[in-house]
Amino acid sequence: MTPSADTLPRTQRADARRNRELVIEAARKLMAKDGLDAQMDDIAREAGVGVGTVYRHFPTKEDLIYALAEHRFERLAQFCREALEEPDPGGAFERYLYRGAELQVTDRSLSEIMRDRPEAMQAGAQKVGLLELVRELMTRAQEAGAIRKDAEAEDVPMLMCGLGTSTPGNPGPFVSPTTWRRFMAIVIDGLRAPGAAEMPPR
Amino acid sequence: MTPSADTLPRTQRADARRNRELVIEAARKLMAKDGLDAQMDDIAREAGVGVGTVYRHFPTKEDLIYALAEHRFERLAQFCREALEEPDPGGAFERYLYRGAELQVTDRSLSEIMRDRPEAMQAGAQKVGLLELVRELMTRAQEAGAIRKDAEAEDVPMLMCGLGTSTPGNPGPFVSPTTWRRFMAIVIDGLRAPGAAEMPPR
DNA sequence: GTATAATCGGAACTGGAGTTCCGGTTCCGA
DNA sequence: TCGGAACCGGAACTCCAGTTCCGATTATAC
Repeated sequence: MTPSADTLPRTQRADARRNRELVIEAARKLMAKDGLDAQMDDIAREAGVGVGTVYRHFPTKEDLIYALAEHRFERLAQFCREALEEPDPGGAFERYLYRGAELQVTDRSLSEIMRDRPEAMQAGAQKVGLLELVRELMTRAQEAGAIRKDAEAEDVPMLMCGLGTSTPGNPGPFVSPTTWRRFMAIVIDGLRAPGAAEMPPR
Repeated sequence: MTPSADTLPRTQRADARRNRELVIEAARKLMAKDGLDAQMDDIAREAGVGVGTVYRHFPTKEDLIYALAEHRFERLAQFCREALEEPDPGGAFERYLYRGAELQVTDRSLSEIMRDRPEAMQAGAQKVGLLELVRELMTRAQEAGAIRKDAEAEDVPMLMCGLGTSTPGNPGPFVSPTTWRRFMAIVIDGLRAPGAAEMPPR
C-alpha cells in the first residue's frame, strides 16, 4: 500500500493548473469587453483550449463568474492596501474611490457582477476582506474630518454601481472619462458634506 | 368612388386598439417586476391575448421596449411638470429627484432601459421632451442658489442610474428604501455643494 | 344580414448559447 | 521506458426564448 491512503495525487497536473489560469485570464479579458454574457466558446478559444477544458475547471459558467469576481475584488483590495499606506487619510480614501471607479468603468464584468450577481459579489468581497479594508480607509478619513460621519463602508458599492452605465450622451457600454469624473465629483462632494440632507440609518 | 382615394380605413379596428393598450400595460407590469427579459409569452398571457397579437402590434420585442420606454419617460415628464408648479425651486428639484428615484427603484424596466438601451432611452426622452423639462427645473434651482452652477441636466440620468442596482446587503433585484434614500442623500448634498471637487466640463 | 378584410390565437419553427460526452492525447511516477 | 490515470478538444446535444404562419374568428361597411 502506498503511504497515502487515497492514491489520488494531492495536486493537479501542471498543464491543468496552467490551463486554469489561461481560462481565467481569457474570461477576464473577454468579459471586461463584452460583459458577463461573453460566450464560453469564445473564452475557450481566447484561452487556446477546448470548451471541454473550460468545463472541467468550472463546471458551470456561473462558477467561472464566481472565480472572476474573486479575482476582480482582489484587485480592489490591492488598491485599498496601497491607499492605507498614504499619509493623508482623506486624500487616500478619495483616491481609492477614483481608482475603483476607473476600474469599474474600464471593466464591464466588474460592474455587471455588482449589479446582477449579489451572491458572487458577496462571496468575492468576503474572501478578500474588501469590506473591512474599505471600512478602515473610511474610518480614518472620518476621524480626520475629511468625510461625513454618517457614511458607512456598505454605502460604497451602491455609490459605485452607478458607474459603468450608459447615458444619453454616451451610448454603448463604456462611459466617457469626463462623464464618470463628473459623477464622482458630485458623489465625493456629497461625502464631504457634513450631512446636510438627512440620511436614514442603515 | 368613395370619398377617400385609398379604401383602407384610416383608423385600426377598435379591438386592435384596445389590445395594443392591453399589451403595453401587461409589459409595463411584468417588466417592472422581471426586467426587460420578461418573456413575450408571459406578456401575451398577462394581456389575455395570443403571442401573434403581440407581434402584430410590435414586430419585435425591441419595438415593445421602445414603446414602454416612451411610456415610462412620459411618467417622469409628468413629475417634472408637477414640480414646475411648486413655488420653491430648490425643493421642487430635489422632490423631483426623489420621485424619479422611487420610480426607478420600483420599476426594473426603467433602470434597465437607462442602463442597457441607450437608443430607446434617447428616443423616449426625446419624444416627451424630458431633457428640456429637467433643464428648466434645474436652472431655476441654480438661479435660486439651491444647487451648484456646474451641474447640468445631462448629469441627472447618470446620477439616477446607480439606483435599482443590487448591493451586498440587498440581494435581489430591488433595493430597500433605506438603502436608496442614503444614496440620494449623498447625491443631493453633492449637488448642493458649491463645487468643491473640480468637475470636468462636459 | 352578408361579404370581406382585418385581426386573433397558439402550435410549430429557429437560432443561439450552455453543457455533455467520449475517443484521442499527454503528463508523471515507477 | 512504460503503464495508466488525468486531461484535452470539439462535435453534438439540449433547452429556451424570440419569431413565424395560417386556419379560425370578428368587426365594420353596405
